Amino acid sequence: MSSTETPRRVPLTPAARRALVAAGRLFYERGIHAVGVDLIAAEAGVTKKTLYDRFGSKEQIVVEYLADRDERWRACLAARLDVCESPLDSVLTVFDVSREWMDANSPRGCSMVNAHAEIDDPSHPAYGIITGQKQWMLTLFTDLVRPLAPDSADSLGRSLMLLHEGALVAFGLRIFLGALEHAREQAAALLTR
Amino acid sequence: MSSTETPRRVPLTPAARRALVAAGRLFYERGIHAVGVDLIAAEAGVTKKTLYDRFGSKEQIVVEYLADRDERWRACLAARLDVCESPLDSVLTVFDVSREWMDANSPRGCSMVNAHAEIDDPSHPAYGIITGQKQWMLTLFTDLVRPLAPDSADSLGRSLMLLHEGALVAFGLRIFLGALEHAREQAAALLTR
DNA sequence: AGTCAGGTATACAGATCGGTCTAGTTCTGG
DNA sequence: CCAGAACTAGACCGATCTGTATACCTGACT
Repeated sequence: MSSTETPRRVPLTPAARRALVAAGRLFYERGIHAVGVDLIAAEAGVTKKTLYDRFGSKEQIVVEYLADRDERWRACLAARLDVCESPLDSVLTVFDVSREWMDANSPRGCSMVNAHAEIDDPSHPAYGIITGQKQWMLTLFTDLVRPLAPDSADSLGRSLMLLHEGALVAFGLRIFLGALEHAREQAAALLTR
Repeated sequence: MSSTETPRRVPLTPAARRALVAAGRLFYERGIHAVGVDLIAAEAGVTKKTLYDRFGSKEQIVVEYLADRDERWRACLAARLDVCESPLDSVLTVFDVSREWMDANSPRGCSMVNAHAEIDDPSHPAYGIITGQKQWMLTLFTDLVRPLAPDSADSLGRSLMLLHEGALVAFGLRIFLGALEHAREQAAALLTR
C-alpha cells in the first residue's frame, strides 16, 4: 500500500495559513464551486496576489483544504486510538471520535463525501485524497477487527464501514438524531455476538 | 406528516422535458454549480429563452431535477415492492432495487446526498425534497420491519437506513466492490437473527 | 548597506455567470 | 381565419469568475 497520497506541497506562510483556514471554512459551509477566490482573500484578510503567489491556483487551494482536513482527522483519531486497550474498545472509539468530530467540525456531513459530489474527474488531484481517506478507514476497521475475528475480518470491516459512512450521512442530512450513537451500538452488537 | 413536498410546478412541454433530461444528466455528472444554463440549453437543443419561459430560473430547474428523480425512484421502488410476499422479502428487495438503480442511474452516488453537498441553505426550495426522500426511506424501512419485530421496529429501521446510506456512499466512492450486496447480506442477518 | 522573501493595494483581462429582450416562426384548436 | 402557445435565433446586461500585472512596503538575515 503506497501512502502519503498528496503530501503538503505548499509552504504555509502566515498569510497562506490564514487563507487556508478561511478557505476551509467557506468550502465546507458553502461548497467548493460556490466560493470564489476573491471571497477567500477577503475573508482571510489577504490579497489575491498573495493567494496565487502561495497556492498557484484555486485547484491547489482545494487540494490543500482536503489534505489538511484529512491530516487533522487522522491525527485526531490516531491520538485517541493510541490509548485504547482492546480491539473492541478501539472500534467503538472510532464512532465516539467521529461523533465529537462531527459536532465540532462537520455539521453538514463528511467533507470528503461532499467534495466528491463536486469533483467528477478522477484525474483531479484532490480525487486521491478523497478516496485515499476512505480506503484508509476501511483498512483501519478491518485491521482493528482482525484480532477479534481473523476469519471474517474483511466482512466485518466492510460492515463497520457501511455503518460508519451511513451514520455520517444520516448526521449531515439530519435523517434522525443520534446516528453516530446508533451506529456505535450496532457495531458493538456486531462484534460481541 | 405532510406529504407532497414540492409537486410538479412546471408543465413539461416537449422542449421543457428535453431540457429537464439534459439538466438532470449534467447536474448529476458534474454538479449543480458547475453547470450553467447556457450549457443546459445547448445540450438540450433548446433556446435559453425557452428555458426561462418554462422554468423561470435556474433554481427552479434544480428543484424540478430533484423532484423528478425522487418521483422516479419512489415509483421504481414501489412497483417492485408491490409484488413482494413477505416483509423480509420487501426489505431485501429495497437493496436489490437500489443496486440496479445505482448501476443504471447513479454511478457517482445518491443524487440527493450530492445535491445536499452543494445546497447549504435549509430554506432553499430543493432542501425539502432532499430531506423528504430520506425521511420517506426511513419511514419505509421502519414500516416494513414492523411486522417482523414490532417492539424494535424503530431501532431496526434506523439500522437498515444506516446500512443502506452507507452502501450508497461506498458505491459512489468505490470504497469496495459489492457494497449494496454486502449491505443486503447484513440486513438479512439483522432480520433473521 | 543591500538583498530578498512576503506582503499590500489595485487595476485589469477574458471568459462565463444568471437572466432579459426583440423579432420572427411553426403548429394547433375554436 | 386567426389567436395564442411553443418555439428558435441571437444580441445584450451587469455581475462574477479565475488569473495576471505593476508598483510599493516591510522586516530579517547577511
